[in-house]
Amino acid sequence: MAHERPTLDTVAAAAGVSRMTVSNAYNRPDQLSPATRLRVLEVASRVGYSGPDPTAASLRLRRTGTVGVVLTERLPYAFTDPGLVTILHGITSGLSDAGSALLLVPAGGEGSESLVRHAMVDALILCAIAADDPAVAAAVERQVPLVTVGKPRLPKVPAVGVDNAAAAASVARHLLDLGHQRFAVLTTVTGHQRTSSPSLFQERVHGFRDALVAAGTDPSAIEILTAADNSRPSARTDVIELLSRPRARRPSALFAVTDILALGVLEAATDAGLTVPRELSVAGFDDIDAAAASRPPLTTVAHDLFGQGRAAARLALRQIAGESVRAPRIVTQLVPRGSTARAPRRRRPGGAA
Amino acid sequence: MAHERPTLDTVAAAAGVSRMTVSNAYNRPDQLSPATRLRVLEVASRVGYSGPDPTAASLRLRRTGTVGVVLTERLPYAFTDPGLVTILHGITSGLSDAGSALLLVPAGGEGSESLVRHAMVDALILCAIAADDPAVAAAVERQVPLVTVGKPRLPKVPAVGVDNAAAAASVARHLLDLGHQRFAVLTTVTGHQRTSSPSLFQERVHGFRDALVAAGTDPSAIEILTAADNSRPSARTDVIELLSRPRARRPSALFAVTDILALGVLEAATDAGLTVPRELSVAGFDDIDAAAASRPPLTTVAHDLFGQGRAAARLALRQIAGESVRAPRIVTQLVPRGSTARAPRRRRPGGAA
DNA sequence: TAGATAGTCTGGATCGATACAGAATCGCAT
DNA sequence: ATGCGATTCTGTATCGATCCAGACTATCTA
Repeated sequence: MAHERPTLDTVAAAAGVSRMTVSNAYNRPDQLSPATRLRVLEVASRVGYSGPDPTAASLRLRRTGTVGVVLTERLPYAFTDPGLVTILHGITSGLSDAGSALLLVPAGGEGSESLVRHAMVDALILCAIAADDPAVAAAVERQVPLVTVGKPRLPKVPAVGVDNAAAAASVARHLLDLGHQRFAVLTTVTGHQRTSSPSLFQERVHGFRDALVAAGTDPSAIEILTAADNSRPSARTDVIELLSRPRARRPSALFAVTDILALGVLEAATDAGLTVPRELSVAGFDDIDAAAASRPPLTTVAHDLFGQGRAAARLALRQIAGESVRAPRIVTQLVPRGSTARAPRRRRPGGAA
Repeated sequence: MAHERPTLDTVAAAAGVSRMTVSNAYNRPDQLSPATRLRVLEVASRVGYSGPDPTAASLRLRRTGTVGVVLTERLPYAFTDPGLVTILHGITSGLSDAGSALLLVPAGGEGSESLVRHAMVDALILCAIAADDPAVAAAVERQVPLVTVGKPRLPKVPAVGVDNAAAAASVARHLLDLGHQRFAVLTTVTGHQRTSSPSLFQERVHGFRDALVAAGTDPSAIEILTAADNSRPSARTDVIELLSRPRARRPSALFAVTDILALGVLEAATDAGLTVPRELSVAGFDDIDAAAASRPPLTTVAHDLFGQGRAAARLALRQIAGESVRAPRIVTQLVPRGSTARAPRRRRPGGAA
């Protein structure tokens, strides 16, 4: 009897008060006299009681005080992606204002479904998950407030994320304003998304192309290349042929769907003996740290990942509070830098091909 | 009645089975006939029941399946420190093997104590927390399995972390072996640790100095400088005076307690017109990515942060399983690179000063 | 001195699920 | 038909804390 885990009852009995008084001693000091409180706490520590059990309290209160973040793939992977870490940073920041804790839930693995189902949370934030990941279905079934960041887009679920197509269109307009007429787009496959819905890269490609075409560009003047993966070497080897062509058969502007790829293109341009931006304008997407430091500094699209994380957290908290929410508009910002410039004068004006 | 949140009971009544059978339908499919199971699940979805409540289950089972990580300062800060992210990465990796989730608990703020107290976890990992942080006391009082990473060191609590003094001593021996006789140490203040116990930087300084003195070096031949913060610019401005002295009054080897500082020293050496390592040997600590990429590549001490995270996770899991554990030995490894070399020949052999 | 008013404290009901032991059912060989 | 084991299902007790509504004391006011 002495060696059983002490509970409120144990303490109450030992202190000669009711269970509720012990509870109040911990959670509502104003509800009992300081003398009683002191005595209760003293007895508690004497019998080895270490305070109210959080799980039991959560059950009764019907809230956990934590928000779950479901992350792409196996959780460890997330930490190798600086973008995701930044988003996480933002979420954390948004939650800690409200005193909520954050539960990391890995998706994509074997038991990911089960983990989502068993997570003790008041809300879930789905972060860059493939739409067909079983974790998504599990999350929806939980009937808990939901927010998505990036992918997936779910009906009736507020989503935080940039309008990739619109942002890419702004790049297109920037290049058109500079007088460019022949374009290339460098994209890549999304490593860990086997979803059927268009990837964010595809959204960028289409947004870019559609804006050009809408402005009267001949579709045949837009070449689309796909790198093997989102890395500088892949980009470099992938565009070298394109850049080695004679000037008349070569695009004067290239849009890469990520800064990583764009940096690879800069290297390839050097290989091909082209000076950027005089002979080739290059634009990227993401505005990673390296973009501002490259030579020449990269024109790109900035989108505030930290802010997106914060926004997601706030959406979750407001839903928990029972308020109705709408997804905020995340602004993207074209950042013109030295890698784009006026198109070189064409020998003969006129359409391409 | 129809619009109340459905529970196991609701479903059981609607399906005409017992509560336990519904529970089994979700958790132990082998305990009931497929037909019954199907019917139960069908009824469940009809009445809008979304599966067993994780909190209630945890209360009954007396385990949460999650491990808490208490992080230094306000949680958001943690994500700006690449070292911490790496440790987190390791912890995550260790936990996800066992299918455990990870709860991030911010320490250092207002309600940090309360968050630690209310965290629904089976174990806590204290990660780089100041010993006098109230969160530490709260964690100890919870009587839950504990592991610490780095600071603090708690009695009877397994700690993961490197032996900073021993590692620094290995740097000292390396420099002694190269024939150096006059040394400088560049340290800095620990930004967010107002604890009274020696910081890990202090441990490194003392370990380095003690090893030198034990080998017969005159204490007056060891100069200790303190940079304003752990950044390259601070280091650079802080050592420039030292490096500008005439050769006879200048140390031939410098040990910086972090790679960041060491990289700043390399810059300062360039400013002062010194070539490293011919005129000055420089050693750092941590083996961050930039250390191998610097010119010359930095001699430093590698300690596997990812591995430390994994080890901490495993210690936590094993304690939860009821096994007794002892803290593992984390090995540090001196990584000699190009920034250290034999001491320049002295004009006159003899003591310094 | 009676009545109002804070300030303390209490007991039972409740949150939702799971463990356990035993009861009912079924199939199959004798 | 009977016995026996395997399978499937049920009822009760339990996890530990909090809510609720009211009761009991002092203290203060009229």
